[in-house]
Order: sequence, then structure tokens, then C-alpha cells
Amino acid sequence: METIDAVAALAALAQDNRLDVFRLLVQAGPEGLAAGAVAERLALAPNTLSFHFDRLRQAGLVTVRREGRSLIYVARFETMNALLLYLTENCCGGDASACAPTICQPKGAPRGKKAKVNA
Amino acid sequence: METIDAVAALAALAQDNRLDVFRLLVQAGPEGLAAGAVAERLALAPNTLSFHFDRLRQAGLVTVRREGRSLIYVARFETMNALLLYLTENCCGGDASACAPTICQPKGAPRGKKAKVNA
DNA sequence: GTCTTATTTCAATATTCGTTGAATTATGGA
DNA sequence: TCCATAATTCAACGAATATTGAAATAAGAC
Repeated sequence: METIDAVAALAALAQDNRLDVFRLLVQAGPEGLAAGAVAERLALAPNTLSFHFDRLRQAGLVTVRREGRSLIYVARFETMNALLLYLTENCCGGDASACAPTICQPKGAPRGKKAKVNA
Repeated sequence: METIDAVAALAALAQDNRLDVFRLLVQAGPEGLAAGAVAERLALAPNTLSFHFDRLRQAGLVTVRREGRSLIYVARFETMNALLLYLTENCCGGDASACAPTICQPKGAPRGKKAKVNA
């Protein structure tokens, strides 16, 4: 991943509504969610949501497919993972002891504990 | 991590110069880097860099300590990791098969291959 | 004290961003 | 065809952002 792509992805996620949308799609998985369903769940105006979907799509974070008269949006995990890798690239100059979370675990495992922010 | 904190961290990283600064600090590890060293490496005006450091600091992504007349900036891995966990929380509704990169590996391991973006 | 280095603060500017409202396109049903 | 649903596009507004140049603060050397 190039810097310019990472900035685009980060900028796309750096907005509360878009972050909510993306996380909803991440949790929805490969099946995705219809635009209307997202609008209802997050209580967003359809045109506003359209604007945000477009940002996420341009950043490569989601894809769309049509199903009847609904547009189904799906998170792109490849881009998300590429971004995570980019952020942590060569962390600590190679000594990962100070910076190694385990991400994307199955549902049951508690995952907020390991990387506790202490300030 | 709360949504508001995640947005703050993402916004802080969603700028090319700040992203470069942060990644430089991530690679520098716990020892950190002096502001001047960062300015030199990235060819940034000192006041511009000051502005960006402040953003990173307010987002909890870096800390500072003084050493002589230099200010040493250090990446905060706890925040970074909390952000990564927040992004991937409950991904795929619990089925991590479609979305599981391994991040923050030691230097030798090649890490850009697993999450290849195919478009 | 004065001088130099290191970094921050302040004010000003152009640019970008998010939301709203109205109008428009696209699909499917009667 | 006519109508309803689903979503997008367009124009406009106030708010936030990144950079620049000049001035100020902090620490150490002489």
C-alpha cells in the first residue's frame, strides 16, 4: 500500500458517520448491507449516506452490488488489512515485543484487554 | 476505545505528513526521535511539524519528553493497537476467516503479501 | 549577561469537508 | 403506462484544515 492510498483510507474512516458505516459493514461480513438498512440503523439522511458511501468506495474500503432496487454495500477487508499492515510496518524497528495485538479474532474472544491505553 | 477517540486518531493519521511522522516514530520504537530529526528526515518546516506533532499528541498517538534542548517524540503503541482492534471489532460477525492479517511481526518476516489488494 | 540552537505560538490565507433541501435516475409492481 | 420505492446528484452554506511567515519561549554554551 502506498502512502497516498493509506491517507485516503484513513481520511475516509476519520469521520464518525463513515466510521460507524464501515464498522457496521465489517460486522456484517461478505454479505453486506443495503444502503437503506444502513440508513435506518444509523438514522442518516439517504443523500448524506450516499455521500459517505462514495467516500468509502473511492478509498477502496467498500464495494457495491445491486440486488433488485437495493444497493448492497460490502466492506473490503483486503484494503482494511493492507491499511493495518501499513500502519504497523516494521514497528519498533523489528522488535515487536512492545507492539503486537492480535486482531480480528472470532466473536467469543475478548479483545479489548490486551492493548489497554494507560493514560 | 470509543468512537470519538477512534475518529480523532484516524483524523490525526489521515494526513500525509502526519502519517509519515507517525510511521517514522513507529519504526523508531520506544526510544523515539527528536523533533529536529523528524523535521530533517521529512523536510518539514519546524512550525509546520510542531502543528502536526500537536495533532498526534492530542489524539493520543504520541508522547513527548524533553532531553536537553530537544523534544523527543515517541509513538504510543497502546493507542495504535486499540485503534486497530476497534476497526476490526467483531469482524465478519465472528467468522474471522475472511479478515485476519497478522500484524506487527519482527523485521525479517515479509508482511505485505497476505492482505493483497486485488483491485 | 549575550548568543545560538531547538521548538513553539500566533495571525492570516486558501482549500476542503459535512449537511441540508430539492430534483433526478433506476428498478419493480399494478 | 402510472405509481411507489431506493438511492443518487446537484447547489449552497458554515465549519474545519494545512501551510506560511514572523515573533516568542526554552535550554545550554560562552
